[in-house]
Amino acid sequence: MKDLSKRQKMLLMMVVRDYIDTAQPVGSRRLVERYHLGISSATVRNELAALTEMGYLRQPHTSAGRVPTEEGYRYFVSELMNQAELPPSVQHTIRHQFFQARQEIGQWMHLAASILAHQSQAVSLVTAPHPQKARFKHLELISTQGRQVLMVLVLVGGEVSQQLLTLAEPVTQEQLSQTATRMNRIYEGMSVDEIAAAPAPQDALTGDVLPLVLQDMRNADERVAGEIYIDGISNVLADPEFTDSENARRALRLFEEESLLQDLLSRTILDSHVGALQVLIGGDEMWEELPQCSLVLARYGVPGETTGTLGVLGPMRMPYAKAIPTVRFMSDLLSNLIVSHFVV
Amino acid sequence: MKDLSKRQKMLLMMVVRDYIDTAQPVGSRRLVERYHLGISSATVRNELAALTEMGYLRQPHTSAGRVPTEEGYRYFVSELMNQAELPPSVQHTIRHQFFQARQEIGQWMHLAASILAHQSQAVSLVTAPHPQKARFKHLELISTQGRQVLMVLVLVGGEVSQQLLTLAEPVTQEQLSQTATRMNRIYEGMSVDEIAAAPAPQDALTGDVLPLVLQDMRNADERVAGEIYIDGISNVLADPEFTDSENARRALRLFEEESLLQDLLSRTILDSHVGALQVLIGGDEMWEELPQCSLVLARYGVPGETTGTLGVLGPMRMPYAKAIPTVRFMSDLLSNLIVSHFVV
DNA sequence: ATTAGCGCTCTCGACCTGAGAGTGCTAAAA
DNA sequence: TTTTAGCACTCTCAGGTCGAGAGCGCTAAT
Repeated sequence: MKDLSKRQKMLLMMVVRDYIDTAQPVGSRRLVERYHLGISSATVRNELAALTEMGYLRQPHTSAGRVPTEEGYRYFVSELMNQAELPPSVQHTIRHQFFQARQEIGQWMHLAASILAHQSQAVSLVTAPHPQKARFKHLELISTQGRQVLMVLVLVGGEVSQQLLTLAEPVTQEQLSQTATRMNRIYEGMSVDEIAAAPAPQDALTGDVLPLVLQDMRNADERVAGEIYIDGISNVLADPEFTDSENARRALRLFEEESLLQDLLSRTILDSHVGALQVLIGGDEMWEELPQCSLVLARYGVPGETTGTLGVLGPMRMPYAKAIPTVRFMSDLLSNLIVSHFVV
Repeated sequence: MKDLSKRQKMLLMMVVRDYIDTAQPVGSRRLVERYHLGISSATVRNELAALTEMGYLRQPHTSAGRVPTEEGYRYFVSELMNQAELPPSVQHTIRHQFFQARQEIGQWMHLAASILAHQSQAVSLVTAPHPQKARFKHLELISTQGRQVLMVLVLVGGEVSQQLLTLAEPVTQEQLSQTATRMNRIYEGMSVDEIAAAPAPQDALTGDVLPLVLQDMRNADERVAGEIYIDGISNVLADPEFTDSENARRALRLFEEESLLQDLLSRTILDSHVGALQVLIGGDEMWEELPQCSLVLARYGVPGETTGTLGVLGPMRMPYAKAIPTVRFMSDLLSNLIVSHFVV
């Protein structure tokens, strides 16, 4: 695998870069001219033939230029690519944008998705931080009209869910607040099981509310990730890989169906550690919806407590040299934000 | 305008229907065969020529079949189309789905968007109900860690916004709750201006929180609609109108940029009444992003209090006969839901 | 080890062509 | 007066041919 000569590595790198730029098979003459190599095209051809032999390149047809294979991209990413950090000026700009945003999770997620999409010119996926196990933080009951009550439930980690319920008979805001306060005192910090096991107050109101609280928390536990934010779909639609409308359709279906995305994410990233990057190139067996695509993913958050996933999805021919540092940087940035604002 | 013979109306109707089904220009012979007209194709040709003359049809090129013009679609929708209600069985199914859903606005919106998209085979747009003027309903301050506080603000109408804030020094949950309760008593039901004019408690905590509350409320007032839910994008991507990838790209940009959509909606629907349908056909001057598209919109909600928009967007060749009754029905349904669950 | 040169293969766009679909018009029929 | 049969005409579209060009591998010379 690593028996590539220095020149072969250089040529492979050039082919990958050129193909990422132009989406055109790249030939020997083009390489010599564009990069002012001091050697002739025939020499290049020999080397390209060797690289093809080794499985890093292939030819769409007998006499076209070369295109990287999955293996080619993998070698490029792991051995050849400039793994530098994002330039400090870009880092600064991004930080500034977060600084200016409102202090609200949803805003951060949107911003992260938008920045990722813009930097990588691909589709970005960001899931809101989601705790491993839902734990009760705070409940609020708000009287609306007649027997309608708005219930707002905050979980540890900051997830907020709301629900309307209809009581059997009208109750004053006073009573609602008292009940909520009592429940807050009892249940703060508990998981579903602990709440279910705890001795419940026997009044009617608690009896009405508690099942809904448990249901909300169970829902949270079932979900594998928080809300999903997507951006940059229009970036990728211009790529030649997606001009085939059938392909584009399947991809869009995936983006529209949260459940499909959750599947995708759970199949890939759940076991990985916070901070580690995962770069999935090709590998059609994984997601039949997206053949010939790549995925750069990272987990962020507070390990063991609340974590989320963020990353970039695009054609195999994606600008890894930009995508990877950006994903890495955003993952660190969000982790820091979450750590400092984590809702215990 | 209305000087169409009975036969001409019938032919126009057939042409529109056939074209909506097949997306192919429809010719005289095809009409005669498919609908078993008792007349010859030559006669049909004469009538089609007349309809073309009047501006209801046009020919893509000299010797292709006919295609409806914008005027043709408009005439079809206003004069020829079956304006019946949704079949009772469908109505029942839809109601059942809402009955089963959790009692939560977000769920309703998702469901509405999904049903609209599915029924009309086009893109659905649904905006959450949004009050004309933001009014304070309930504030909750939740201590998290150290000096971090999670603020949850509920507005009249049920919109919930959250924000993290960092206090100058740590405060107990006790104090937070007291402050929140006091502010709730003072401000319940007030608008931004009224709160700003009211005498504010002079403690430090209120001083920290109040500006954020006002900011949230001003944000709400600036927005023209609530959160936007979209579904069915993949439906429309298969249509021949969108195979041109440039067209598709522009449409997707529109869907990705909430601000663009808000513009679109504000330009069209804001002045219309709850319950009234708006059917916009073609009219390129309106939205240059989407040439040759149609829009079926309706407002729903409690007039004067909180309203939202819902509708369907697709190519001019959209199945109006399904889209229009569905939009009408969903608008009524959501209005009823909102009325009975409105958060006063 | 490198390279110039050559013959080979394959794609792609241009061009042509015939089939087919649909029209408008005219003259005859109803 | 309205309808229809027939016909000439126009335009698109799929298929086929063809030559230019790109790129390759191979070989023989450097």
